[in-house]
Amino acid sequence: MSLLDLSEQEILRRESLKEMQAMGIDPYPAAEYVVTDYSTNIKSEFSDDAPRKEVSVAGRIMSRRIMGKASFLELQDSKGRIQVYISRDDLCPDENKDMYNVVFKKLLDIGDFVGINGYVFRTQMGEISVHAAKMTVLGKSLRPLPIVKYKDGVAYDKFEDPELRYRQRYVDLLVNDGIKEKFLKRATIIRTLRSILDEAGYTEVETPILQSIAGGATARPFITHFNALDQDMYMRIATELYLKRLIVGGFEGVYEIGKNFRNEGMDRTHNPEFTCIELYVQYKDYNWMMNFTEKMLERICIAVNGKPEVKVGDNVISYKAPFPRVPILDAIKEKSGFDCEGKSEEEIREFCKSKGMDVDETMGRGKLIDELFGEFAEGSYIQPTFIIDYPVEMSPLTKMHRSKAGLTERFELMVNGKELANAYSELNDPLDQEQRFVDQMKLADKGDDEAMVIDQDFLRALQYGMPPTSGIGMGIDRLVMVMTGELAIQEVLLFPQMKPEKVQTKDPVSKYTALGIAEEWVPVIQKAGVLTVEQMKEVNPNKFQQDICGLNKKFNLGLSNPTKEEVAEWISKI
RNA sequence: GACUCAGUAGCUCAGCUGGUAGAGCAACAGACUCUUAAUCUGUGGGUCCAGGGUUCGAUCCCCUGCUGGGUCACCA
Repeated sequence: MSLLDLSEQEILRRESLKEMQAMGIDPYPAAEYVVTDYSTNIKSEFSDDAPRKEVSVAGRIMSRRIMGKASFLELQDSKGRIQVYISRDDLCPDENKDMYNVVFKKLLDIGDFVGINGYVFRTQMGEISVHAAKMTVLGKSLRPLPIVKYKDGVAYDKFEDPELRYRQRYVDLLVNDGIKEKFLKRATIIRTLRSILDEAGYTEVETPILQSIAGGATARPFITHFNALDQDMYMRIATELYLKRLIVGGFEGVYEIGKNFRNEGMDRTHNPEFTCIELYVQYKDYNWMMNFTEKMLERICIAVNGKPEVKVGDNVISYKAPFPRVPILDAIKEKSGFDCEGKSEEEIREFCKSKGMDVDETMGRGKLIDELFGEFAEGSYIQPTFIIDYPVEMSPLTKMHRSKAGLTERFELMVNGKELANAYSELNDPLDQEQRFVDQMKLADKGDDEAMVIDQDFLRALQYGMPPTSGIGMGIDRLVMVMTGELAIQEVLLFPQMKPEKVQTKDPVSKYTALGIAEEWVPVIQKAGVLTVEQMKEVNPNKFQQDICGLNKKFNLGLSNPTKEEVAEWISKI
């Protein structure tokens, strides 16, 4: 990288780095730096009456207030910030004041890592601080950090451009208050979930992500290629079919927490890769699963928020069990006034059309009912609600209802107007399952590109016999959203999917030297905006010559300027 | 994918009917021994997203593209 590619501030930081090295200070030392205390415990354990406490802390310099021979800096460690007081003569008790005057005041910058040895005290303004006796450079930062300041809860110069925040999450985590806490909460949610399932005696397992049949859900998969077999593979869209194979294999209960991949859109509630938990337990049914789920969510909410409620947008959501159970056809009837019970596919389609909904001939009865629910009911279930007893057409892996014809033992859990979980009494009749797959194929032939394909090995497993089983799948990212009150999935994913950053292509140096251009002029030419020799054809030779000579002068490069004739000759050779 | 809004200094943002740009913070030089959005004085810093077009002249107007936000569609 040429100096010309860097901003003024980046060049200065690199010069400071070199100067430090010239003074014998390693800006990136290898040795362990022993930390005795964190910002948080220093403040919580401080007592004005106690004897002086010596501490060793380390972190990033996040602000500096320099006043001649004394300075304050804010050090940010993994838990928070602590103020450090540096007095020149305490840091440098002998004649040589370089550590303060040169290293600290000139060569260190906001964003650099330092270790501080000293004692804890309270300043005249009342802030608990560390009085520095020794400072160790632990890491130099070469890029200036956005400076976000807070006073009385108001943020100044916020770093809030979503593109920059998501692409450079490390910066977001560093400078914005509360971001790291959000991800600590996410970790708490997953940890609590895992302990609940482990305590219940279920086994955490891992199943293939690369699959030759992407089954277990209706979604478009990502396709990838396996070179050794010269065969396309799919990224999984669900873990369901593999986990049920394990129930066939005799586990009491199995669960997997992992990523699924769906080749669909991206928006505030969808990311192409997202984390799911799926759980399958033998000898249970969907009623048991509802009871288990509502207790689990109540416990998770308390673990994260200290109480079974959380504010999401304008709503306060209560996870206090039990949650209401509403049959889907009742929900549609209540919200739309239309009773699907006993109606034919054609009658339902006509009703949808009369309401101006975008439906077509490829949609079967199940899909139409699903559309009706989405149109009229889904958004209105803010408080956790189990929507139960879905039509068989939209539930190819679900056991038929024990008493209601045409319906299945399935529930979806709605929270804040969105689906959070989906669960069934699992279909374990292998012949019925085969027929359901065949029906799905018919839907696929009709044009439904999300209908399921037949997984023969899964059918073979069912034919060996699967005990009655209840299973559930839950989106962890959405769970985190409704447990922390976030409205965008990007806010609960550390690295949400973004389009790749565009990199400008530059020609290699050799293509320029082939025209008789000296190597040291190449970065200058590229700085002038001519990134490829091809682009040089387009330029006005006189203006171009002035531009690059101007850059030579401006950046003090000390190169000998080419004449107009020489520049014209370069261009003529292209 | 459609519509819509936006892209200006490292960050947050101004910029008048079109005359090649400003502020605060950050940076640099200096003053200051308990400050805390430190303050004070001075200085430097820009491909105004990119490429075309209109014009004597474009950050500004028009077209195309790129990137992002919002809304809708798709997607349980």
